[in-house]
Amino acid sequence: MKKFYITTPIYYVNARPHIGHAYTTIACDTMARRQRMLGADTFFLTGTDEYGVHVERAAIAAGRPPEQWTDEVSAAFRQLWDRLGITYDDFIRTTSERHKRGVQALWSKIRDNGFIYKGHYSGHYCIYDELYVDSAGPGAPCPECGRPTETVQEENYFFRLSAFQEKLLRLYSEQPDFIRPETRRNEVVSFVRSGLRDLSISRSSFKWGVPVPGDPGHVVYVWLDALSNYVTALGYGSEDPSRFEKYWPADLHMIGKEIVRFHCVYWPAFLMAAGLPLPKSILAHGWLLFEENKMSKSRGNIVRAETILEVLGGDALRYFLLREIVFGQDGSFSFDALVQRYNADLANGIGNLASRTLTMITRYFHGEVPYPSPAAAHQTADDAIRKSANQAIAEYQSLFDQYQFSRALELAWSLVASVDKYIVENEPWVLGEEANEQSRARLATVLYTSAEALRIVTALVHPVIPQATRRIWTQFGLGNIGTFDLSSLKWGQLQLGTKLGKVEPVFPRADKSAVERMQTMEEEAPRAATAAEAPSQAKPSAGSHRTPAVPSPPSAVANHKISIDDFTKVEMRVGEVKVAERVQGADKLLRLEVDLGGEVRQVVAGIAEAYAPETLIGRKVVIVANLAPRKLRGLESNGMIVAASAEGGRPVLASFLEDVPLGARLK
RNA sequence: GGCGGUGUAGCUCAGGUGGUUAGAGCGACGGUCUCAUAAUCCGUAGGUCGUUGGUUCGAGUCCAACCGCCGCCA
Repeated sequence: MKKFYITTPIYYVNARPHIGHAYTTIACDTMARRQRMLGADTFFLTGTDEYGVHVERAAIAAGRPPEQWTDEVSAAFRQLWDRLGITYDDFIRTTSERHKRGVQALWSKIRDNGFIYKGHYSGHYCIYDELYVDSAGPGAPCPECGRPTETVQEENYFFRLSAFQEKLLRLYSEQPDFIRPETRRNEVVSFVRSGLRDLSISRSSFKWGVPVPGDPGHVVYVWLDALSNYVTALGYGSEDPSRFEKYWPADLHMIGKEIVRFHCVYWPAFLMAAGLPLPKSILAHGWLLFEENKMSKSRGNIVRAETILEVLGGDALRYFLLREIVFGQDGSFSFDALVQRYNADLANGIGNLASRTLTMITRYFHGEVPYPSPAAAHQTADDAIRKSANQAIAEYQSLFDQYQFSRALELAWSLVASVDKYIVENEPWVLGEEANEQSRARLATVLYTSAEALRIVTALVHPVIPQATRRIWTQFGLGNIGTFDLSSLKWGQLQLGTKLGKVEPVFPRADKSAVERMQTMEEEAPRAATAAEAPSQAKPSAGSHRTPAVPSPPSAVANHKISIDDFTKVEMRVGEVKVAERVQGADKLLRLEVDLGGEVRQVVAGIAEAYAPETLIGRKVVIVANLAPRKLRGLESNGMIVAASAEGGRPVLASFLEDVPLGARLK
């Protein structure tokens, strides 16, 4: 039996999951489902990347031990995948014991093979990005974040990456499909050609990581640690390597374009050094942009998958991402486009075709699939449908194998359209009114032909829209679509007399308010506010589908006393304004970047009428640090700046007369 | 700066090796049917194919320069 091992990247737990993560995971899930339907012994891995100084810092900022923080965020990822119906076979956490053992085994193997040595690094280092910066001059800005680097001199372990330059170049040329799409391959090749230097693979400046075997003062560099998950999850380095032996090497590592270098250069080099087989293929997709902009935490334009899930369902999100975006290129997400696709293709397309076809079979043939009458009732239009269906099966397969999801779906939907047209041209409802035998035979043929084409489309697109197709399959009376053998799919398998189930719509049409509902949910779900901008009237609670008809009761009651516990729930910290600028299109808002001592936050505050942005830079302010993020004018505000506001007067920022360290808590 | 990519209808995209009036889907507009989820189906409008110059009998398709956007350069 053919095996198929596919992986997502493991997601970094310094932020909550959003549709960017969902995009990668959905694409993998679709591939995995398809391979299973084709009969491959499939193993689908995802997980979370939990070590590194960023995570340590995020945990400290959240006032929690890193173990607790990573448990929470990792669980959030897992929960989202479960809600989206992701069929992962394993979920690896880099903080797990099995991973640690595997990483250490891999390290030892590479070391024993002579590719690790201890050396010194002196130069410039960005502690925020764990990045060595070689550009000249002390304090040179970090290319990632722009913060000044620190001059360091430290003892590290190094990986002899330079020894693999020729081998890697040979790999890329002998296996042109190793990296896809081609543009990424070109980048990697030119990178490697320009020369490889040895790679520092340990850190001693922080503790949150896998200890280096034999030298616990060092932890394993986060990328060596993270990449290893693809083998440690299979039991590499454990007592039971049977899964490793069965599934390794991976058939496909699916990744985002930002991590191409790690996967296409470092990872194969590590594996070569350890004497392990290399993955067969690495596929990089593009970024999901939100209305033309990169989705990022600091921009505050992140869209959560949950919102779409609640309003339109998981299939809608899956279909949109795979149909709308050319895989490999950047794609744009917007609620308008999502609803448009949903209505045009899902509700009016496959949903309506299923509804009309199955309803007519129910009505005219008492819910039993009629047999296409031979001879007299047979026409060339029927043949045309049969032919295009058979052709679609073959072409769909080939497009999917090339990861051309959008074109594969386009193809499937052109079959839907031609069946709709076929139905209109053959007017089965007219035939149904005529009581003669000839019309009856013709009706049977038309409905069989339509139903059979629908069945084929349903089977083809099941990996993409699993829930709806499962329901259509059931309505067809065909049982469990999950066990259907896709490799056998061909015209004519629909049996005479198949008893239909209850027919009901699978994709109810969405009206225009769906867009608004999703936007509102996104803006309100992460509830947070800046002092001066905080609306005094309570807004409807988030997470609910409907806007409540009755206004919410006033949230504050006069003279209400709170306990000390209530007060300590509010985490106020001292921060320094690093960046202040006006928010375009808003008179009152300023966008601030505030340094809380170890973490820089974006805060949007309604103080533009009271303070000129340039006067705020360098000023110490008080930030409510544990407010849920909130979006204002499309920007995410991660906290609230504390100000006194007299009735009708301008807000006045709280500040200190004495000097205070950044990050100090107010209590 | 070096290397690479990209720019085609309002939107998302097709357009091997240059060859009649540049295509599809969606959206918009008009019409039609009634089995179906105000769905389907038919029709209409919309593009100096980033700009300029060149090669050619002929260029969206080849070449050059320029403009815009993007990626990689540890």
